[in-house]
Amino acid sequence: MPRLELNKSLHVPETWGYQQRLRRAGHRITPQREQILELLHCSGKRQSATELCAQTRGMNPATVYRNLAFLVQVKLLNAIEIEGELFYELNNPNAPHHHLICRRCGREQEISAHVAAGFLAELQRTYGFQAEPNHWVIYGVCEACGGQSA
Amino acid sequence: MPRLELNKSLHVPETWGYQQRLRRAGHRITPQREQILELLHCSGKRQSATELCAQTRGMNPATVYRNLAFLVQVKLLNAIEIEGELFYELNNPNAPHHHLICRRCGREQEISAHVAAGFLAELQRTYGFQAEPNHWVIYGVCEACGGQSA
DNA sequence: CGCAGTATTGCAATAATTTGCAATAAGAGG
DNA sequence: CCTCTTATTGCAAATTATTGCAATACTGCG
Repeated sequence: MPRLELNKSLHVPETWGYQQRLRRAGHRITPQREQILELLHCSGKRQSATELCAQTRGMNPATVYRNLAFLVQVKLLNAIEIEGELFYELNNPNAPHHHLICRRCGREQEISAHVAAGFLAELQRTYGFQAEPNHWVIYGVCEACGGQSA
Repeated sequence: MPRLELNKSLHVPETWGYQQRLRRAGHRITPQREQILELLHCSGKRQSATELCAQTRGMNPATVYRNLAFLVQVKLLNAIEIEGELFYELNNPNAPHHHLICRRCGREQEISAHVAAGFLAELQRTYGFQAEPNHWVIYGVCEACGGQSA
């Protein structure tokens, strides 16, 4: 089995600085970790562990699972729960975003940075709590589906 | 194996109205479902699927998993993600609560209804979105651990 | 209270996830 | 560049989670 090579035409923008983030914390950069980040970056969507396992090339499932847990811990990924299932997505600290998901039509609406910031500031003011700018998912009913009356 | 019996000295307060909620939606009340609710109610804490499986008496794991998914869907339970793992807790619509969890000391701080309501109102105002009053978990750094400087 | 209809359960087979351990390779230092 | 150290990987076994299907038992109704 051909051994995986580091930095072989990956498509994870290094502007993101994931390499620095790993190295500074004393962790290693491996082709396996890069492949996971690449898959999530290129697909541009949340994926479950199982989905990721199916897409990796020449990589053991155990490694996928271990790295997902690892990458969540070091905050390169977010783990988010949707309808009782876990999904993973890149965590870009420079562009945190939060979603409203409608239970009826399933549409996702992004919460503007301004609105989120107001709440974050309130948490800071009231509790002295500095919330991480990661990804929230809030369920409810959107305007079109009757958000007022629900 | 002794067959499970319905309503045999359960400790889930019926003030909660879970029976009505199930029946009105056309779902059945079974000893298995009640046992899961009871375990969560009596322990008073979030539990993972695995933990719940280990505690059930005379009940097949498949049933536990299927019912957890079911109870989340009908909103009698909340599924929440903590450190990449899924946990279940009772969803009491009359007492929604939201938590701040500190990454450093692990302490959990409840967000007051007032603060949460402000944000919910903002979502309603800005997006016409009626958020469900279920359970959020927000990570960050608490005041004692240096929330200001982090 | 008993019966019919159908959701729900248990069981067994399958798939997904985790774990221990030996082998490998990233990164530091010569 | 080579060597050393140790984090990380792959493999295989063990555990946990899911699925199909026949059997069971909630509920509504007579």
